[in-house]
Amino acid sequence: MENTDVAQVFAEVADLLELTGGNAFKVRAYRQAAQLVELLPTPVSELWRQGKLTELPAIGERLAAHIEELLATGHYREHDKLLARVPPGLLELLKVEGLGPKTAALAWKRLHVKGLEDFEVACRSGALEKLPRMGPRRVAALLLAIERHRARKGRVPLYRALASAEAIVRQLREVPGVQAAEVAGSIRRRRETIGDLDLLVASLEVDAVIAAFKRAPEVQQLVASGPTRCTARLKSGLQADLRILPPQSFGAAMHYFTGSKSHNIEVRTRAMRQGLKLSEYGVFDREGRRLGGATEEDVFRLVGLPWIPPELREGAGEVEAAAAGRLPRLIEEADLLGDLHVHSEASSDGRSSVEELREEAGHLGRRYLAITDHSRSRPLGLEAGPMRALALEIHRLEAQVRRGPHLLTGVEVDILGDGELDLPLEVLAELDCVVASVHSHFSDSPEKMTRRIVRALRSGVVDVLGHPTGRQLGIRDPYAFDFQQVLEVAREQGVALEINATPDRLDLDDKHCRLAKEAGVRLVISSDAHHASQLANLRYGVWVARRGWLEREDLLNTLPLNQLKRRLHAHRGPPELHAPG
DNA sequence: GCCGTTTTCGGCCCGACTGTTTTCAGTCG
Repeated sequence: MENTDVAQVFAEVADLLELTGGNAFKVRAYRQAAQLVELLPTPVSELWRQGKLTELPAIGERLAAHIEELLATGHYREHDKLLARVPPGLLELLKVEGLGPKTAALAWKRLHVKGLEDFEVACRSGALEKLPRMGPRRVAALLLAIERHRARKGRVPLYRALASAEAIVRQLREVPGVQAAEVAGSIRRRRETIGDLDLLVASLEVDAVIAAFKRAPEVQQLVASGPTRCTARLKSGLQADLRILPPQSFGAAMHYFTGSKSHNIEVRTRAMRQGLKLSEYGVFDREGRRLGGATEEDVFRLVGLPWIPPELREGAGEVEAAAAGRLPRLIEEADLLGDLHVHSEASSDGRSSVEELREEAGHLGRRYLAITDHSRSRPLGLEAGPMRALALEIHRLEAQVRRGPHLLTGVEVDILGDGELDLPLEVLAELDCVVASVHSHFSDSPEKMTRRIVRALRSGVVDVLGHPTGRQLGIRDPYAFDFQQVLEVAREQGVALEINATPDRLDLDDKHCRLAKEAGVRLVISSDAHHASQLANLRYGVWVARRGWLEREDLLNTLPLNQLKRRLHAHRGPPELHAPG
């Protein structure tokens, strides 16, 4: 049982408690525990073995006992009892926007609604409308929300949401009287997928701002509007929340609306203990006197903390680390000196020439670039002969043209079904950078997948494990394997794990990055570009790395070229593949 | 359910908006 499974059970218990009218604070306790476990970098099973579960904030004796029962048997009694009381279909109702536990429970008790279909019937028949505090407008809104819930493909990848959020913000900055306009919310925290847009404006001219928002080409229609905020549905199907605040509150509002929710609760609780009140309007003392809030730095300073980068604000230990002066110095894009996974038109699907790639990488300030085309198992992938010829060509270019980033020879070699590599070891050993990736048999059993990867890592010629979990956002789930074991072997073999920065891969993800760091495994951030224009994608990988608490020292492609080359070759084995001296 | 610089009992973050009401409950972030 993984952390996400435990988190899911706790979140479901929270929902079930709400539906059955359970204690609201108990509900919150379960929610907090679910969130904590979800974000935990260490497996709960390990903490349980060490007897450290109750050392976690939000986990007391009882929740620890529940976790123990879950780990031992896969379920626990309180959860089962609740499930027996509540029709399972009711849980889906809670995912409909504007439909909460009270309304769902009301429909269940009074109209015997057992799921979304029942609920829709109750809406259309007029039965729901007759219940207390219900009315025609509310029912109409719920019907619309049900439609959207069904149509919604879920969250969108960060890069899509970011583009429209930035476009809207640019337009709002042009409105007279607007002193600042920024993107907040999960986009600012650089979460990999986004559910809605949070936009903030500092201005006293509320009407003008809302009018401009309404006119933005991305906006389809306003769905709610008040004196400080309004909500719109965008043409992309996403929802955007716009808040307008006086400039003196802008910093406090940025902090508040950047979240995450659990981060906010931690900071606010901390403020409260110090006799302060923190809201989106500012920081206030007991008498209600304003102490600050124009900038985010104000807010953090007044509660005795250094400024915390948004990517860390997940309530996953960052407040504690900040208080102790132990915040990481997060990796920045400028720290990356090169790109170690790039495809050229020499094989398969690459569409730019080596020269074009080199030129664009130069514009982006990279100092080195590994050309890592596909091996023979991929359609149009290279056999040993052409692979050697490409390496020679790269050496020739490197010697001939001194301008631009240094070119490294390389390959993205397939890890075959049995864990063999797709080219002879002696060919691979001649190359500067060997990225090994799984491209087939994704549905192997976890045991077999683990054996495949481990065998490849032990070949002695692999430098980097490419897109280690194989996921594609919204398309393909990660394949199942024993990540901890792969980490151990990677450390033992000196193999780095890749953060593939292709915006709908982002593989490794932030949590796996943190695990790798803790296991002492180095990482690389690579674009996996198939066209020169995609070399800029590295920034998406940087954001993942930052969310994974990574620092410059945790990555290999922050090293200068000579150190990188030494590092790539130092771990190569077995010894017979090394030339003596 | 958790937790302790007021507490082992009695608190638990705070505010906005909507649709229903005629003062507020439900939902959201």
